[in-house]
Amino acid sequence: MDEKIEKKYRIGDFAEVTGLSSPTLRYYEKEGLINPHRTENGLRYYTEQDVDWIKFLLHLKSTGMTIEQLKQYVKWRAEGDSTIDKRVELLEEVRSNFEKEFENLQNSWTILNDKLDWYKGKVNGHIEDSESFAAYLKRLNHHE
Amino acid sequence: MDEKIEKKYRIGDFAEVTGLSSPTLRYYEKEGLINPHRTENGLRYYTEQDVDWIKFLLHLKSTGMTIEQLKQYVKWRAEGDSTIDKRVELLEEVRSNFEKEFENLQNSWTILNDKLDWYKGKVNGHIEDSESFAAYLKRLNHHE
DNA sequence: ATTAAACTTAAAGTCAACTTTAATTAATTG
DNA sequence: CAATTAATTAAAGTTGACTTTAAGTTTAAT
Repeated sequence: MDEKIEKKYRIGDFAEVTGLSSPTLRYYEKEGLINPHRTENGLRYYTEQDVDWIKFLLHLKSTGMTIEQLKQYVKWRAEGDSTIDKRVELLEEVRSNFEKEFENLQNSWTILNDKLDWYKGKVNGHIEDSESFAAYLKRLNHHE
Repeated sequence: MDEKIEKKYRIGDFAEVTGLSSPTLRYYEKEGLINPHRTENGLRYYTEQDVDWIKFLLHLKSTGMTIEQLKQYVKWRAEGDSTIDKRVELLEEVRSNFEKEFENLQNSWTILNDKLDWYKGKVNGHIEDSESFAAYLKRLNHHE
């Protein structure tokens, strides 16, 4: 009987591979976002699956999911395949919100670049001293 | 002597055009981010320039600038043209951080989409029940 | 076998960015 | 001109997402 030996991480090592701190991992556990195993003496340990989950969770967090939403997602996941629709619906909502926000971000990035170009135009004389940034934006047709 | 009559906004109207709340505007003022005028009776009023400034400030905030950084920016702006270099440097740093974060966001968005595709593949049978999401990502060459 | 490093817990503390409260005054509307 | 609506202030409260503290236990290294 050969057992597949899976790597086990204690909290400090797991913190290192995930980029989170040990207290954050304990906090996530308290919130129900992750459920590490325990040694017979009560020490946590994490597996490769836990690594995959935390990586995915961090992507979800980046796209704007809150701890509360993640909690709900985990709860549904634990309930099994009957909740796939709900999970998909939640992720689709997150995606939709993210896409709106993403467009705003692109716009803000454009305006930031415009401002830098404007400053540089002022300094090197390619933009008239009298032209306000608002007027400059209007000229470029970059609104809002 | 014809005077150009500029539109004046009281705080409630200004809140409406900027999308901020009145308390937030007072908070920004306390932090030194905006300096409205006052009527003889002490009521704040804001001008079109203030609208432009708040719109720009909100873009800066979107790209990740904190209130503290905005404070610094405003302080430099008040000091005049001699601080243009510093302001440009600050904005360039903000842009650079934003660009890094933006790449992460794009990646997270990809992974979120992959997850939704994976769920849908599971449900409609295009993806084998046995294929984990991690394996699916590996197959797509979408890593991290 | 000792000691240092890493772990355990529950509870309190921090931080940024607002938001709410309370008591008062100004402006607008019927 | 009374009543409603909108403004004023300072100070306290809220929220989400952690972080720190304190007091003890387990593991690893010499």
